[in-house]
Amino acid sequence: MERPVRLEILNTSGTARAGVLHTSHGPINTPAFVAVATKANVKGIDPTQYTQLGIQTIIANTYHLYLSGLEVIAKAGGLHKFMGFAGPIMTDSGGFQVFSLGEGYGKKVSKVEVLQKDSSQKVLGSPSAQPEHFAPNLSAPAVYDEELATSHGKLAIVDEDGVTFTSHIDGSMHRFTPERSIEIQHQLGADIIYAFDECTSPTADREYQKEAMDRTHRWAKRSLATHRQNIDSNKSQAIYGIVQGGRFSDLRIESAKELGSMDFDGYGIGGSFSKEDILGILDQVNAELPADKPRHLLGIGEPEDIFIGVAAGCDTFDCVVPTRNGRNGGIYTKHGKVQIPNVQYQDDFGPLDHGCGCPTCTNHTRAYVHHLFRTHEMLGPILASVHNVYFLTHLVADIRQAIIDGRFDEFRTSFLQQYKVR
RNA sequence: UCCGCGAUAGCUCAAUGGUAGAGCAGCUCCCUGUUAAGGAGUUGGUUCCAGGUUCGAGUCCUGGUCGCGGAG
Repeated sequence: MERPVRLEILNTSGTARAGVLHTSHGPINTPAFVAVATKANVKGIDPTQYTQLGIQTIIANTYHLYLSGLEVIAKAGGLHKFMGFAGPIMTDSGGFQVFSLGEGYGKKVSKVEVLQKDSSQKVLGSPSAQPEHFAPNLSAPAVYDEELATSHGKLAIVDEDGVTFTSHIDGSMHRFTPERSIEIQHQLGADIIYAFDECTSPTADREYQKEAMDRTHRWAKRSLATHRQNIDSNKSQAIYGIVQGGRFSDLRIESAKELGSMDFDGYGIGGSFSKEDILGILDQVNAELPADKPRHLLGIGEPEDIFIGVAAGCDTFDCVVPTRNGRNGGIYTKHGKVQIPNVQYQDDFGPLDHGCGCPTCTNHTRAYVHHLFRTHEMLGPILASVHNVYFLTHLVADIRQAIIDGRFDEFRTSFLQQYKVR
């Protein structure tokens, strides 16, 4: 069948591969770094600059755009037109946000245990008392963290059909099902959309992890069916399934096998709360996925981790790290990360990174960017984000070229050797 | 010239006569499907000066210095 995305592989190096991912809005040279544009923008960067910064494609978020109002985006004619970006766009299904935000603020969360394993509903959090005022229309939650619930009032309740969650913005109640997430993603109109998955706590026990994974597989089938039934969307948008399994290798492999047998256009590998949980068995996971379909490693993006992902056969990567670090003064350089607000850079008139061709490095000095951070000028985070995004997109582009030229291992070794030196 | 008020960390200010603290700034670190221009930790004092009272003074008394008001 004619798919809305097609991966053309140009060369390989072991399991690493370089190619072109063809989408409805043009090609993506892979491996590629996907800039994170959660709320329809890469924080701090004008969409008209994406191309010159090496941003080929971005990933927006269903949860955030749904809560901020879908109507205006639909009225604008979809994300591409709304943002003024004509290149390929992905949308994450919102599964991650429903759970990470539903569980509470921050990432410590993670006290998921099962009180009643035969229950049909789960509330994320640790087992504790169950308040009667909560969710009166639902049966008693199986898992509940009173501290999180009372301090944040934000919960996600899972049942077989979907997730009921409260908005982190105003506390209002909402519900996502696989069908709903896909419908929203149809309205957003991204070139690549994701199946709705359940992202568990990093410390979830094996029993719950297995249960959540099986449910995610059932949701994957429903997501896929919903998408295939929409003739127009199915023609222009590709759908990726998301591999789960938490930190359990065998579950991960089982998940990859199960999803790989479904007719997705590509695959996302999720649940990467901790990179140790996934990077070590990435090659085994990828081995279970169809070789001719694209693989996206969700949320992974430090340079050293991207090398691992590429080596294992992943084609695309997204990560908040260049923009989040950039906003907060962390600068990527060939010799490692640097904290530009630190006093040692106040009269350093060199570029952020020697030899960098980004607009910031071409036109400005460390001293200037340092000054902007010290004076809390918004241009500081902008210039830093511009540099960091350029750094990562070009690092991955260099990796790609190395694979094409047959010198991936050498490139990896020399880069990491230099990157470690500070 | 007189009267009043004030002087404590880089800044703005706390501290019944009993171990001088806070916020901000500074410094260092952290951020991996963004609730993040965010978060954590932490360094800073001859308490304006000189005397006095007291077991003990940032605090009370005396005299200065500087600043801000008011009167003349």
